[in-house]
Amino acid sequence: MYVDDAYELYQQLSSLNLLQESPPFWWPNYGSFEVVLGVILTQNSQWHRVECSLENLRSQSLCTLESIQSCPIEMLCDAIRPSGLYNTKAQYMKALALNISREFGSFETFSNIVTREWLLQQQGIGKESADAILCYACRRGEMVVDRYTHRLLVALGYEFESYDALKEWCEQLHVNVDETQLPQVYAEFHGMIVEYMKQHANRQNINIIF
DNA sequence: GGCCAGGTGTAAA
DNA sequence: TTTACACATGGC
Repeated sequence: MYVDDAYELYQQLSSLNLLQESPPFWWPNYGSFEVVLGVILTQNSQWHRVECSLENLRSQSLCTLESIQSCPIEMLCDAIRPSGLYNTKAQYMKALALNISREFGSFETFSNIVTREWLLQQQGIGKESADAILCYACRRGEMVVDRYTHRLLVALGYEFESYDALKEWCEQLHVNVDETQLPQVYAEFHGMIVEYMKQHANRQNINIIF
């Protein structure tokens, strides 16, 4: 089996009802500052560990732009320990919160006007994290691609020479979608890919399901 | 015990 | 410009 383009893949995945159990737009608390923290926490980590860290942060009211900045670094490290790489991630989270405050004043303003370029200048924010923040925290029509996406497309017979090339392939589906729907479509497209790959992670020939 | 997870930064070649 | 390694935890 192969797919001709991103829209066909999107339709195939949609027919599998992969997001039945997921929150709207797939990412928990879509459109909030908490997503920014979750994006950093999920780097080279597993989501159920990220959920542990987020639960710690929530229980200590540390999911706001303000509280992260004033929170002692040791306390932050402690809260996010379950998801690993906690020293670097705690620094990244604090620095990013500080910069968002200084540059934009509020999360709302940040999410309305921040650019990919600005995010990429921040310590600890690479292309995938920048896109994830734009897509799931800022409600933008921006596709996120990750290891799962790459692995799936390779299994379907495609090759890409860079992150951006893979992202562009996925974003080709925009020609089939109303522009106002793109934030939701990209958010769910990436979500469906992750859910699909989680289900079939140990399957050698993942294309046999189609 | 080694490998990996919803990556990124840095230093060496 | 590419490659290798560190960052850290916990489940398999």
